[in-house]
Amino acid sequence: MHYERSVRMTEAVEKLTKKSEDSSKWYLQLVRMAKLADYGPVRGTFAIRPYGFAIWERIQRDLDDRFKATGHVNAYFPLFIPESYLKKEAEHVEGFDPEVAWVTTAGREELEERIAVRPTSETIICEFYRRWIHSYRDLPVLVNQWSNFVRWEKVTRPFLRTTEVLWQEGHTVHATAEEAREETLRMLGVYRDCFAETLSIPVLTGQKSPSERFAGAVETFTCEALMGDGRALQSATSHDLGQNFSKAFDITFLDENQDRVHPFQTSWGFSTRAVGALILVHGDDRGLKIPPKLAPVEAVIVPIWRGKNKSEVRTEAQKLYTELKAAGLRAELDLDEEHSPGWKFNEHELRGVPVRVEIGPKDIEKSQAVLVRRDTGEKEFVGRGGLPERLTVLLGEIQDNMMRQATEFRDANTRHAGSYDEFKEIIAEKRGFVVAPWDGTLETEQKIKEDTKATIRLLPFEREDGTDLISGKPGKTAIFARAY
RNA sequence: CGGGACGUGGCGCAGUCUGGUAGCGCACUCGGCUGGGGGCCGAGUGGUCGCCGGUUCAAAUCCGGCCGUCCCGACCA
Repeated sequence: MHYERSVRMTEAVEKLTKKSEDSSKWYLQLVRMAKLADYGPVRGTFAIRPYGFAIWERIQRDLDDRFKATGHVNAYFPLFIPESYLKKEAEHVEGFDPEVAWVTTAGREELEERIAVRPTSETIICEFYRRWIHSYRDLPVLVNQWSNFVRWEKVTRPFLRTTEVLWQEGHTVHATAEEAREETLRMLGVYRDCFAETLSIPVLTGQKSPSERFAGAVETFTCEALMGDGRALQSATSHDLGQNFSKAFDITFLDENQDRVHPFQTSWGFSTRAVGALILVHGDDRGLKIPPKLAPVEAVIVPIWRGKNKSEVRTEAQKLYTELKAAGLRAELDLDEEHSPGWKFNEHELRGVPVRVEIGPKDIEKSQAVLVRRDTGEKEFVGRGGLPERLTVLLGEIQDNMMRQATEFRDANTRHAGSYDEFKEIIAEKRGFVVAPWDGTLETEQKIKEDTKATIRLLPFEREDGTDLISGKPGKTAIFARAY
């Protein structure tokens, strides 16, 4: 397997801006320098380059396995949706109307009805579900699709907010409200586990406030992650759609009692935005840091040779590479002769490779190799015999350590506000998550947003009683933050 | 969509104020020496200066319009 070099070919060896100095500039530079993505000619469009796509592929596989394990199957639905379909659910149209891309012409003919490029697939899928569902015996329908969608965004950033997005959208149908709610929460848990176990990102889960709810949903649940700059990122959502769509699209089935009733639906999505989260949560001044389970390359071997013993070192490095591959590790051997070892060290750190394996004349003499971990920079010398085993253990340690560090960061940046002044001070000076009681009204939610730019990220499942900091009325716990 | 900044080889920039025939660093190509934290020397390739129009003997430079990018707001996965 071979990915493009991060800096060779066309990119300049610029010094990466410090994350703490200008995190936005840092992010944009890193995306391009590490060859994750490149800008397209239409605003908000991006090519995801091989290395970036390899990360997405690993996320895809991980999620897909989890979906299959919870009984779901994959299918594919049309990209094009007639305008009339989109309009059937009132809230849904209103929510998406400002950002839908329309096809009005085909070849040289003007179309009779505008066709939407899907901004999400609820409506088109309902068309099929109406045809496919007749009896309670047809339920539940547990279908997922891997697809793209288009939303015409005003402000775009690679991975975080793009015009075209790759994602996965699950669309399920159930006989009862309870079952649909159960499914909604089950998939929220699947997302949470994927973030924690694979991306090493600790997310908070909970319910959205009504104003942040998905257009057309009864209830929206979310995974919120905290980025390195203290801002929150909505990283995946799961919606309980109730009967809103089944009524609008007239999906019905005969239940056990011979009654014709509308089923209950859910939808849930996880997009390439997660790659943005990965960069922002783990990245540092030296570049990316990819958790081993996600890393396209778990370990890169950098041979260190001098003119006289080049062939000997090369042979040893190749042998080592074969051993690592045989042990099932995703290893890469960097035999490039153009660059110095130091150059390669920097480059592989930029790309976030979890472990670097150095092998040079001194190591060959001592029958050892040097392991350097990306997350801590720690170096260790390991005898050649036990190398694959030690590496496997080390990768597990790195995976866990990255999760631990991210969790510590999140916890250290989650603060309780005792007064509105304190609330404002935290958001202005420290950012992060702020825990405070909310009286449940749109007024206080909006007031906070106007004053501080912070929004309710979620309402946790366990909420304590308290007093709203603004209105003084009784309230319950909400989590606030400035969001991406 | 409002406020601000910026568009010059692949990337980062200088030149614009004061018009005069485009330059630097890195990347890229070739050769040689190097190689344990972004090596060195030499020789090269590459740009109708975002687009359209205007002023002028002459425009990267002045004027007008448009497009795009980034930052700050409003809207969102």
